[in-house]
This record gives sequence, structure tokens and C-alpha cells, in this order.
Amino acid sequence: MTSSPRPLDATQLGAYFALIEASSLLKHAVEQQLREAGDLSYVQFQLLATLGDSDTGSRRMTDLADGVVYSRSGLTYQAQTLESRGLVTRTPSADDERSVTVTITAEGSAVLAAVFPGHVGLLDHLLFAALSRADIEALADVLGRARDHMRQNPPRSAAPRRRKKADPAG
Amino acid sequence: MTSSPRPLDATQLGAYFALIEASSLLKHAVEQQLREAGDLSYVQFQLLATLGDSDTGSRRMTDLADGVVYSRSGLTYQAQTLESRGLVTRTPSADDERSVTVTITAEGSAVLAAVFPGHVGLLDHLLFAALSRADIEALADVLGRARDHMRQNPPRSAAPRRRKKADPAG
DNA sequence: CGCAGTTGCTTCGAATCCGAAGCACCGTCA
DNA sequence: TGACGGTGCTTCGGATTCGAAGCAACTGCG
Repeated sequence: MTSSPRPLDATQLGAYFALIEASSLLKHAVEQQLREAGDLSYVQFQLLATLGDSDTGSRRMTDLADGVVYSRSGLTYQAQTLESRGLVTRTPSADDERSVTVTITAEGSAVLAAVFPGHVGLLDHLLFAALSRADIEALADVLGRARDHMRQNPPRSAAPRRRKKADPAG
Repeated sequence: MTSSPRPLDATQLGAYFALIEASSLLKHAVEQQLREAGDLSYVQFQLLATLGDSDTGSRRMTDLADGVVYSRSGLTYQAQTLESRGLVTRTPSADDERSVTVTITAEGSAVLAAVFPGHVGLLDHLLFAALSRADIEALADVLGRARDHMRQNPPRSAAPRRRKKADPAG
């Protein structure tokens, strides 16, 4: 049953733990800053930032979910919340009648702008303060490649959909 | 109000996004593997692993919570769940009557051993496959320092406790 | 066209998570 | 000893999360 993979060496274990711990600590800290600055959860901020980053300020639900690594149903919930607060709008897509286009509003942009300086400040003090220029470049490079690799090998998160018929690989 | 911090440059932004995305993708994938292999959530696995790593197989609740970056109340919930499944025991501490000592059981160790090979295999294929030896060493080094820095500057997570007296800033 | 399989999103139910408040014990100071 | 603030954990209430199931629209094939 177990394919008995090579056990991880100390460096690999260190990298893994450091990745999980660092991201958890950072997320935690950022979440508090966002909550105080603009009453946003981390996901909500990610969604607004993703939309703000887009040329049109719009994205499809599915693309948003994939972008922030979130479940579809979770995104529906958050989109409803953001819409009720007037930070985004949801409109049926012209192309595809099934699809819903989420667009950031002026107020959404305002909230984003309001929390952003504090967000950047926190990152500066908490994450980048301990790192050199070369460290940051290495981080961007290595983690960027890791991310790309994982995006290409979706273990099952972003997999299209659980098929009904038996898995041919089984 | 806003202290107008230097905006982040492209490399910093890339490092930040890559960190969040990579950790999210990895967590997501690991969570599925753990669910299938031993019906464990990620936190539960982290807790068992932390206990298993200890010489005595025991830790205080607070130390566990800090270790895995979790709320106290959340840890209480998980400890109850793990206890009801017979994977850990909870006993009042001899030293301090308030304190609760959590100890991993033989069955807990067995579950841990059962999921571990798959866990390692997943890390190998998903995270380390895309990285060179030097990459992994850099990751462990840089993220390790970042983690240590963040642990020393608890933004408010591990802060002792919200005071009762009115906030002087108000 | 009409059917079958697929995709995009929402609803539903249950599990999980957190902060605030509460309770009990600990340590210090007089 | 007795008061008092600090610490460790749990309970409580509400918000958030996910997977499974459901519904509607799209696509390919004859």
C-alpha cells in the first residue's frame, strides 16, 4: 500500500515547516490588520485585490475561486457578502448565460485603497524587515516556481469535477 | 493616519503572492491526502505530529496552540475531537492545576504512522519535485528567518490578552 | 432539431473556526 | 493570611467553510 517514499531530510522538513508556519503567522497578522482597517477578511481582501488588479475590474466566479484557492460554494457566500456591502456587483455574463461576472465598485476600490497602506506597512515590518534583497528575490523565484508546479498538478482541488463514472486509473 | 509606507516593488509583491499561493495550494492538497488516508484535518495532523515529535508525547494546550498558530478555543474543540477518537488523552497537569496536558496515544501514533508515507510522498511530488537542492536550502533558510522574526513580533495573535480597561487611543 | 455529457453557479446541511466572556487556579504584595 | 491582577482552559454564539446535490445553460454529435 505505502509506496515507501524516501523520508524527508532535515532541510526538506525545515523548508516545509517554515513555509507553513511563516504563511500561517503572516496570514494571521494580516487578517487582524484588515479587520481593523476595513472590516475585511483575508479572502475578501484577496478578491477585491484580484478584481482591482484586472483591467476591467471584473472576473468570472470560477476564475476568482481558482485564483484565491477557494471552494465554489465558499466564493458564492463571499460574493453575496461583498455585494450586500456594495463592494462588488454580480451580473450575468453576456457570453455565457450560466456565468456570473463579478465587478468591483467604486466603494470597493475605496475600501481597497483604505486598507492598502496598512497592509503594505505590515508586510514591510513583519515579513520583509527580516530579509535582505537577495532573500526576497530568492523567495519570489523559488516559491514562484513551486506555485506554478502545483498549479499544473492540481491534486484534486481545481480538478474539473468529480466524475460520475469510475476512475479509469483505478 | 496612513503612514504612507514605500509601495512594494514587483519582486516583493511576487514573493508575497507566491508565498500565499504556494502555501494555500499545498495546504489544500495535503488536506485531501490526510482526509483520505486517515480522516484527519490539517490541524489535527499538525497536532499529532507535534505531540509525536515530543520526547514525552505530551504538550500543554497553550504550547500546542502557539505551535500550530491556532486560537485557544479552536484548540479546545480539536482536542475534544481527537480525544473522542482515542488519538490523544487530556489530563490535568501535575505542576499547574489549571493547565491541561495533551498526550498522544498508541492509536494516535498508529494513525500518524499510517498517513505519514502518503504525506511525504505528496510533498515530494508536489513541492520538492520542482525545486533543486539549493532551492530547498534557500527556502528553509529564508523562511526560517522570516518565521523567527514573526514569532518575535507577535502582531496580536499571541499577545497576552485584550485588556479590560478602555483603549487609551479611543 | 434532440439527446447526452459537461460546465457554472447556488442551495443545503453539517462541521469548523474565532473572539468574548466566564471560571478556576496561580503568584505577588502587604 | 487575604486581596488582586495574571494565566490556562472551556463555553457560548455567530460567522465561515466545504462537499454533495440540484438547476440551468452550453457543446458536440447524429
